[in-house]
Formats: sequence, C-alpha cells, structure tokens
Amino acid sequence: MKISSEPSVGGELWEMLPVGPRRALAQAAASEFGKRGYHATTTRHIAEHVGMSPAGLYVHYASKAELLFTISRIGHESVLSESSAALEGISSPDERVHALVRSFTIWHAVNHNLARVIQYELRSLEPKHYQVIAAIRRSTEALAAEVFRPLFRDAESLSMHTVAILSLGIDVARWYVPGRSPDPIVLGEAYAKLARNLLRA
Amino acid sequence: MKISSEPSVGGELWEMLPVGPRRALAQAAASEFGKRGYHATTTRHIAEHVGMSPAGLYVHYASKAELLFTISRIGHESVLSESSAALEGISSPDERVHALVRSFTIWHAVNHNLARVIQYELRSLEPKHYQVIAAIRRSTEALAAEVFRPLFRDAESLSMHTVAILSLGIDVARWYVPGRSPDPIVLGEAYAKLARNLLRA
DNA sequence: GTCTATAGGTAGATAGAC
DNA sequence: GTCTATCTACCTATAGAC
Repeated sequence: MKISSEPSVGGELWEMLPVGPRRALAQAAASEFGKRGYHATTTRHIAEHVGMSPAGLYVHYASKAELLFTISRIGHESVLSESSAALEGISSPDERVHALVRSFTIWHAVNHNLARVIQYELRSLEPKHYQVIAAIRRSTEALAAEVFRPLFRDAESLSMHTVAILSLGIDVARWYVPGRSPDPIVLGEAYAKLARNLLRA
Repeated sequence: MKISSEPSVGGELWEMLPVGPRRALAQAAASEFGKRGYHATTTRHIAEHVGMSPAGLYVHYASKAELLFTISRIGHESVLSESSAALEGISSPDERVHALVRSFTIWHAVNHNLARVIQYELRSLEPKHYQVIAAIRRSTEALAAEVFRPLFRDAESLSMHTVAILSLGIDVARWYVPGRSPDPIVLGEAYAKLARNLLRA
C-alpha cells in the first residue's frame, strides 16, 4: 500500500527508471528484498507494497529474477559512480582515501536496504545476470585498489588492506538501523578517519 | 600474546551433538545453508548431502527451522567460548585486543560457511529461537566491549570502534574462499595487528 | 530408523475479461 | 495496464510399510 522511498545522498539513484510503476516496483523490491531476503520475499509482497495485484507486476518485469537483476545493477552502478565522483579533483593520496571511504560508507548507510541486496544476494542472481554484476564489482574494486596503491609497496599488503577497509563500509549494510545508528555523514567521516589510521602503519 | 600452537580451530564445534545422523545432518545443514542461504535450501538438499531420503530428516529434527536454530546456537556458543578461551591468562589491554581479534577472525575464516549462517540468517530464525540467539550475541558483544573499554574514554567512541573491529571479522564470512583466501592463522594475525593500529589513535 | 508415497500449502507466472 | 482466477511446480511435513 505505502510506497517507501530509499533516499540517496546523490538523489539520482532511481532516475534511470521512468517515473511510474516500473520505478515504484524497483524501489519496493529493494525495500522488501533488503528486509526479508530475496527468497523469503514473494512477488505478492512487492505488488502489495505498491498497491498492485500480484499479476500487475509482470506487465513491467518479466520475472522476479529480472527485478533482482535490475535493482542490483542500479545499486552497483550507483556505488561506482558515487565513489568516482567523490574522488574528482582530489590528488593527495591521503585525501583520496578519506574521500573514498567516506563516500562508500555513507552510501551503505543511506541505502542500507539496497546495500544488503547488492552485497548479500549475489548468489541469488541468475548466472547470466551475475556476469554483468561481477563486471561492475571488478571496476569498483579496481578503483579502490588504485586509491590505496600509493600507500603500499607490495601487492599482498595492498590487497589485504583494501579488503579490510571495504569490509568496514560493506558491513554497515548488515547492522545499520536508521534512528538507532549514527547519522550517515557522521559515520562516514568517522570511518574515513579510522581508515587513515589503519593505513598509517 | 597467544601461543600459536594451541588453537583448536573448530575441532570441537559439533561435539555437543552425538556422533551419528543428528550431527551429520547439522553439519550438512550448515554447509548447505551457508552456500545457498536458508530459504534457497530445501530439506531434500540436506537429506541428499548425508545420503538420506527427504523423510529421514524428520526422525532427528522436528523441522527445517529447528535445524537452523540448532546450528545457529552451536555456532554462536562456539564463537563465545573460543573468544573467552583466547583471553584466558592475558591481562595486558593491548594483548587482549590482539588475542580477541585474532581468535574472532580465525573462527570466521575456518568456519566461513557456518559463520554466514549465524551472521546473515538471523532474520530467518523463528521469533522464539531468535530470543535465545540474541542473548548469546549480547554476551559476545559485552565480552568484546569489555576488552576494548580500557582503551577509550567515552562510551560513544568505544561503541563505534567495537562495531568497526567486529565488522572486520564478521565480513570475512562473506568473502572468504578456501584456497583462494589467506590462511586463517595468517589472516587472524594480520587483522589483529590491523585492529591495534586502528585503536592506537 | 529408514524408506516410498503423498497430503497440504504456497509460490511464480499466465489467461482472459474489462 | 490492471484486475480476478487459476495453472503448474515444488516445498515442508506426514502416513504407513518394512
């Protein structure tokens, strides 16, 4: 019945979908999948969320799997573009680390429901869909490694620290509870400082 | 500092269940739930894993939900007891942090399949089962906070750093791939050092 | 305790009226 | 494009033979 929107700091998360049922269903699916998990969510849950009959969904999406793919792709592209945008015009290695961790953390806090879907439902994607998503993830990981690289000599150390710092941001999606958790901006700043301490060794 | 020859690395995890079908089914369920998720796993998957007919399972467990509860409880109790054991006889605050993070990380790497179940399937537990699990989790979180407390003045800072450091260990369950990821002991040592850098601010 | 067979329920997706 | 009604498939759990 109620349409819940998941606010994005950039605000343009869902803009690649036309205003109307197609966007509303994607937002509803992100919310429901994020709360209950993909396999525990029924197409009826999603349809009810937008005040539609179970059959109405299939006019706009071919299947439940395509709905998962759509929101996963939008989420992954949003993380990548926001991270990239956060680094624009910043050249100091330390400041680039700060900007990346801050942006990544804020994204996972603000979009914690969608974040759960993109981080914890990869195994629910159909193989063909997974291929597309994996390519976007490789780009994001490459961007992060490029930001951290100036601070390390050997590749092994770079790899472990990259994984660890991304873990901090990703795990926010697991525990974040709006209202009970820190404000996203505050958390982003704090985690950015944490990351710089962590790397200064 | 903990002596590295000692860690039992999960050897006694399932000992509270009798040798036989009841233990085998629990281990199979941990493996299947960890790989595919609770709702995507059928009782047939679990039964086949131990070479049993779908009906055979119900002689040893009342339901799929009880199977989830059983392995979740065993996993949570194992984390708590291993963490507690790792701290035994260590009084230096710095060394206690090292021992706790090391043990916690190793547990999540060695038992990454079971770890996924206990960290990511909390919402799949029935309410009554969840109450029991939540109580164990509170004990574990209290233990961690007690270890980190000597290093902080204000409660807010303690809380944020506790969450961040536990995130490092928990997220290991998400990305760990045996063979392709670092050896659990090596990872545990590295993350313990990371945590001490992170707290030294 | 384990099996085969199946009941009972529900999910994803389609048919066809409007 | 949206609805109501329903099909088909599959899943959890039980019945009853051995």
